[in-house]
Amino acid sequence: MCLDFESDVPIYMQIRNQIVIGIANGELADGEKLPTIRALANDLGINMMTVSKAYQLLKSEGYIHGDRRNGAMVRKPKTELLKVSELSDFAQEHIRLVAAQAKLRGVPMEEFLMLCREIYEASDEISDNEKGD
Amino acid sequence: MCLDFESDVPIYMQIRNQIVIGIANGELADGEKLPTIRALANDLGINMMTVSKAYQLLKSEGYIHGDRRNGAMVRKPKTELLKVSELSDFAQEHIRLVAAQAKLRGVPMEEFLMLCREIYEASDEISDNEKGD
Amino acid sequence: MCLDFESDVPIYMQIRNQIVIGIANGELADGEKLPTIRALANDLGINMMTVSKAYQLLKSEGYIHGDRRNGAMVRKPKTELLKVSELSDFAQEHIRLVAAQAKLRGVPMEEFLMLCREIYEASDEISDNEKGD
Amino acid sequence: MCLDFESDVPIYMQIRNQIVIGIANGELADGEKLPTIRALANDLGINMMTVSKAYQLLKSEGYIHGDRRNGAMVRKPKTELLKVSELSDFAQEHIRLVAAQAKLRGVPMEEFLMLCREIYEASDEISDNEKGD
DNA sequence: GTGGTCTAGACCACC
DNA sequence: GTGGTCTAGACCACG
Repeated sequence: MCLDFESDVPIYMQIRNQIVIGIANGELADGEKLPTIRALANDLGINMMTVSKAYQLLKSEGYIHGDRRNGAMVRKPKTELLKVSELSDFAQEHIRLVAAQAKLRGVPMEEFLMLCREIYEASDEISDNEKGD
Repeated sequence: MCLDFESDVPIYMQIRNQIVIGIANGELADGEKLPTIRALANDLGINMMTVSKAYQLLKSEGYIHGDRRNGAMVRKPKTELLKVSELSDFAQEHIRLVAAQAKLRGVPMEEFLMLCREIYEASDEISDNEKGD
Repeated sequence: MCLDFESDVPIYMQIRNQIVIGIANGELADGEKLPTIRALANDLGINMMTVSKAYQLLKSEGYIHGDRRNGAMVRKPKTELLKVSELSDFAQEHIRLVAAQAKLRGVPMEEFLMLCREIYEASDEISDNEKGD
Repeated sequence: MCLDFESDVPIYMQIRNQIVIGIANGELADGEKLPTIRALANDLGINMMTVSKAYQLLKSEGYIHGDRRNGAMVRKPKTELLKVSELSDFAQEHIRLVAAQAKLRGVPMEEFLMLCREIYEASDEISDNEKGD
């Protein structure tokens, strides 16, 4: 996990995002135990409150759940095969904005879609390798 | 143009984003005159400075330029057919995050890519003249 | 004379600057008649007031003087061989700022001085050619 | 840091300029922490937003960068030994104008160049360790 | 009338 | 405590 202290994305949000990505690509398995707030804060050289905020957010989103004694654990949501249309407007707006900027900078559609595909597939590399497990 | 005053995205950034998207999908043609700061601020019921901030940001990014006499005008950047690899890391991170969330919510890859395609193509509906229709 | 309507330098100031430069490099000879306000404004496609402001400024600085009937005429100041130290602080600040930026962008001193020399000498090309006149 | 409230140069621009000059001449070392917005605003007797504007401009120009935790810090750009020809037209225009005015006031070229040299060298007084003294 | 600038004061997110 | 954001209102330079 690495942080960008110059980013305009708040640190607690960077932590949250990386954990979400980690869950999606299988680096963080369902039920896996996350480092304690204190450990992670110490590890990253940041305030405990910041980590706490990230964990709290993840909890409220259902990505992790906190066993009082064992600290936080990953809870991989059951995939319910939603349709795209049920993706949050927020996510759609995100893509719309990125796509607009990509287009204005001259990235052709095929290139853009290839990037999207690669990124999505990257999520499978690890879990795919576990298929034969 | 509509704003979400409850969003955690700053208003000036919402304005900026919508204009970028507008340029990308052709709603805002190259050279088109944007509303004056006062007009837009009044129209949206917000402060001039907020609009001014959005315009200044767009100017610094090269999306618009201000003729000293009139207000600001759209400047569609020359598309140089960049490769995706030249897209900012920032944009890639954005997609990575959205893709991760989509996956965790059970959206299969094909659905996800279709969404990306639709969104990118939406940019062309206006500017493209039904070439083979 | 060409103007940059996107510049942050006011138009009347651009006009004033170009005339000063023109006088320095001999394009505008002492006593030469400048175009009328109306003609120049029409020529440049700008408001008469803007040209008027430029002329007024030049007059107050002594670079031109207005004969009521003949319009404005160039008045090349008698060169009094001032020392550099008598250059306005404003001008010195200008150089200081340009030099700082040049340095930070990695322009070595010799390059910088060569530019200054070239620019100063450019002023002489025309008047030098007239030496044998 | 001192401001000229009567100048036609905006205050936020004066702040920006002095910081750029400060970086160039070594008064502000790479990585040095700048005063907080509040502190500087209070110190100068001006509004926070004015300082904020200056800082934001410097950030967008890459002269400083803001660590999310502390305030802003100097980021001395890596000097890549550019050629003068890569200096912005803007900078060249600046010099051209100053040179023209100097010439019209009778400053001979050698004097003018000496001034330029002195100003550029002033940048080194601090950062250079009296190499041959 | 236009944008640019500044102020004073306020609120909030972040750390 | 820090910076980021927004407001309301004002003044000025510009065209």
